[in-house]
Amino acid sequence: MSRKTVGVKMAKEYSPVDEVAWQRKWDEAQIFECGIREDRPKFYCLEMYPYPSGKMHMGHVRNYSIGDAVARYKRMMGFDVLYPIGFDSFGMPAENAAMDEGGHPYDITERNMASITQQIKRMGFSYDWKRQLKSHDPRYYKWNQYYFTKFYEQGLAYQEYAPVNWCEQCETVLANEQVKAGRCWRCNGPVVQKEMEQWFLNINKYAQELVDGLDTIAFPENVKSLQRDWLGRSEGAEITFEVEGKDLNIEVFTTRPDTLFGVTFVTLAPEHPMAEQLVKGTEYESAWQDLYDEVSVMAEFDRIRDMKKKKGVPSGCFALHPLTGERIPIWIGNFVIASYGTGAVMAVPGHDERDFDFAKAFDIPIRRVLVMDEGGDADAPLDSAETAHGWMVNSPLEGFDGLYGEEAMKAVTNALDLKGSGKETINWKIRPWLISRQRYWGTPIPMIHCEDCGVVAVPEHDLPVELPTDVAFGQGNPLETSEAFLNVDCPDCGKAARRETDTMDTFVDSSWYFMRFTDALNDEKCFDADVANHFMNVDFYCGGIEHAQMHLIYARFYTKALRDLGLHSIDEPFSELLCQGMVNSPAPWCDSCQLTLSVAHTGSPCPHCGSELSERSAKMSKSLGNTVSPGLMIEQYGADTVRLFILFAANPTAGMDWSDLGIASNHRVMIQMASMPDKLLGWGKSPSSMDTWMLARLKQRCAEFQQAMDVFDLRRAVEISHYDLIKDINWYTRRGGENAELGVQILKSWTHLVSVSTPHLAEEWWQQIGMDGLVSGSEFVHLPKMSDEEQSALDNETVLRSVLDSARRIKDVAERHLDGPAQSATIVVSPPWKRIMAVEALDFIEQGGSVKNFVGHLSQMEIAQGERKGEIIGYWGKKMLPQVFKWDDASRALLRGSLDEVIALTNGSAFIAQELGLESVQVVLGESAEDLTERAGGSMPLAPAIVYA
RNA sequence: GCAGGGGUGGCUGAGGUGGUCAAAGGCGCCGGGCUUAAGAUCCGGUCCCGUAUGGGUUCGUGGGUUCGUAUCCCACCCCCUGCACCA
Repeated sequence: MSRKTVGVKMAKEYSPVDEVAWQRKWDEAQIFECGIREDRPKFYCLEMYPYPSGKMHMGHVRNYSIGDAVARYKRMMGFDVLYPIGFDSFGMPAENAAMDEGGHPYDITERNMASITQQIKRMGFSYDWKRQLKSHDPRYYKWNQYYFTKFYEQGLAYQEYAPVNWCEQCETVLANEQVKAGRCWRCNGPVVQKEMEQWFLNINKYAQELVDGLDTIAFPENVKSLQRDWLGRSEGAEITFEVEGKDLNIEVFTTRPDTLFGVTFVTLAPEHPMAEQLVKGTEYESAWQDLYDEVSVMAEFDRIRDMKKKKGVPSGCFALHPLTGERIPIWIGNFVIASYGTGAVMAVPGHDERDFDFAKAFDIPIRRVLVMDEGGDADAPLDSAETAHGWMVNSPLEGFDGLYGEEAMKAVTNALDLKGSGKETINWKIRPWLISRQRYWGTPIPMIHCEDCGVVAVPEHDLPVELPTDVAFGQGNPLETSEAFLNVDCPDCGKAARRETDTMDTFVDSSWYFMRFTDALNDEKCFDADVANHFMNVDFYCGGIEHAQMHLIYARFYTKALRDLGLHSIDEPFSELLCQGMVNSPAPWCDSCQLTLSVAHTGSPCPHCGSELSERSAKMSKSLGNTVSPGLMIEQYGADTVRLFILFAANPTAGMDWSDLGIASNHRVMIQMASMPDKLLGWGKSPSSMDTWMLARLKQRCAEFQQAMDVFDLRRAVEISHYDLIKDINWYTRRGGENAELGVQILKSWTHLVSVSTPHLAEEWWQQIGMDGLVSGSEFVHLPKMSDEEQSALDNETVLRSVLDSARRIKDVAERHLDGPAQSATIVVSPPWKRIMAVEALDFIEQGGSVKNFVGHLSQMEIAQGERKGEIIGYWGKKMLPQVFKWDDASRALLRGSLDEVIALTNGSAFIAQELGLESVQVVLGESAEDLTERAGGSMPLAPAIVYA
């Protein structure tokens, strides 16, 4: 047997160029087009569809490499896989580009889509391109309008005059969720408050369902917690305070009705409508006006920061305590937010920190109505607010003192209920979704304003309301510059009327596109209910964590709202969500300024403090200049290499660092992989005992691969397909395996595993091994179950390898003892009584016995009788006990099985001798007649003693 | 402050239902083999000590539980993400 590869051909050059050819073949064969196939289970794999900026970036590549691997895997496992892509093509960048460089958003968008499409296609992702959709297509946004008119009929969509978030740079309003730290989520410009009439969708109607649904879907914990945060459900009571001497009621919301008797004042938000009413014409009016002016111009974010300083003015009026009738001063305070709850709070300074601070600042009484220990001192002074649950004390009414927590709250709420001045209620932080945008490049809101009829929805047969082209970009809403668009007859009375010029938030587009994909070519309907029901839910949804916030909640809301329109019967759109991590790359970092700098500063001192810069990994971004162009990488290494690197460099959910060394080394792996078919097919025709082992190993690897893919552990899967199997094959040939027939068999299975991450290479293989068609379109053929013979081949080899490893480890030390190179070795297999003891101990413990009690059991055993009893029992405590727990499941099975260590090792002794450079290796059973070493004491089952000589 | 997620060997990164963990894999580094040579592949090594398969010290810090803990409990420190005077 020659150790050298017999391969006649040179290792095949690994050429990325061939990739395009394979992509063309996939297209021609139409293997990625999906239709309902009743004969197999469906799998809907989806990535968040991209906004068509002109270029594909590494984030896209990572996102789609993950999704494509899943789609390909499911396809090869026999699923009917729906894996579509489209473009989120409405939105501000195109409109801004139109303003900057002239031209029309439509042309800019189409141009960008064409270029990014080409780049995406070059990666060879297995999309069903036929279903491609784009949100700026009237055939798509028609349905946005249709839903809107239906929502309007139901009252889910409505118009309201309200203070809204206005982004000066974008010249449009924003939903609350779209304001991040007082700034616009998109442009990062400042956001101010403005009173305007705007369109809203009442997402609150679904708030409870949105919370409950989180328990039924596999979203990452942080995303769930984020969504819960936002929805902000809090249970409590709404309580009515009458205003003394006026026909007015103040409604407050509280989560702590149990502190009601501790109320010493009531606070209104400065913008609360009643605030002005109460102070109008009094000495307090100007103070209120000042506070109002100060607070209302501030963006919410600045204002909240400012709230740390408690500011307030008295109103001069009093409210009446709903249970005791006590007179309670009404204050107006900066710390109350008009838009949360009722915009008014009952202030309990003894048990709320903000109220405490406020009371201290304005010298308002502080009253204890809870104690924190049962039976605690009801008169103890309060140095700070005690906000935990406690036992009620000092209640002016009978029947409350001594009640705790929930019970206390219930009691107070019940009392309020009886008097008709309060009830249990649930309050939500989430507010209706403001969907109006004063921009052009979005779906026109299909409404008409008629002087006589008011607001009228555009009738269904007039949809879509298409975007006009005769508009001027520059300032304000471009739609207002189109006379043809503006002027319309009222659908009800026929008189001249005016069209609504607001367009919809682009998050509307992305809130249902996944449903459209299921039936993307339907011209009659948004989608057929049966078809949507068949393919939904999305089984695997992959995208960036940045959308955990808005998109994922709006999409869930829309799914429920459309369900209630009778369009389908799905409750949740996404069964499983995977948020891929960021793609990072090194950038200069200043340790003293704690600042990441642009790569322009590489090699120079910190521009701020002059100190030397180190390097740190940071999210790839234009501003840091640390981006890596996917196009260049594909050109240099090929799409497969890029995919392999991206999948192997980190777990999908973890952040990954781009590394030039890393991709180069993955490229070497690809080169090596490319030579595998030649190598395996070039083997001789010499079946050997190693064939059984190799086949068993292949089965094992395939099983491991499936396990990894089934939990989307793509890193592990790639490791098996591109690293572990190569090692296995190396071992096989090293042990003398060389059977080309087996080689073909290996390749047939292996090619499938390879195709999941590096499909182009897999097609090359498929062709080389002479298979028909495309591996991407063929199903994985499951291998027969592992036979006993195969299992024992694995076992024998495991024992051999572990003995070889430990023999190698001690060789150096041994040779120091021998004062020269070792010539031979004797492998002393542990005497049978040790294995008997081990198995007995394992059984004993697995049946629930305590380790400590095993000695007693042992002393009854046959092996422990006789004159060696003391020695054997001592061996248990000192050696065997710790070892018993170190055996893994496989080793335990080995111990209990029929494996004969002497035979296994004797069969491998020539190999061991060769590997260790010894003249001979002898295997003996410890304490037997053949064993002349007297070193059996150091042996352990599965770990023989090795004696060099 | 609150919520969620983290802190592992030169780097990266698995594991984390207590014993399979001195701790996978990758990268880097070192040695060997191959080669005219380089590169690649292949083999071995890579916490410390060690006159024989062993010992010591390690998985943010400090305690605790246990025959035993990277893995469980408590406290603390640090990092990331989000929310934040939300009544």
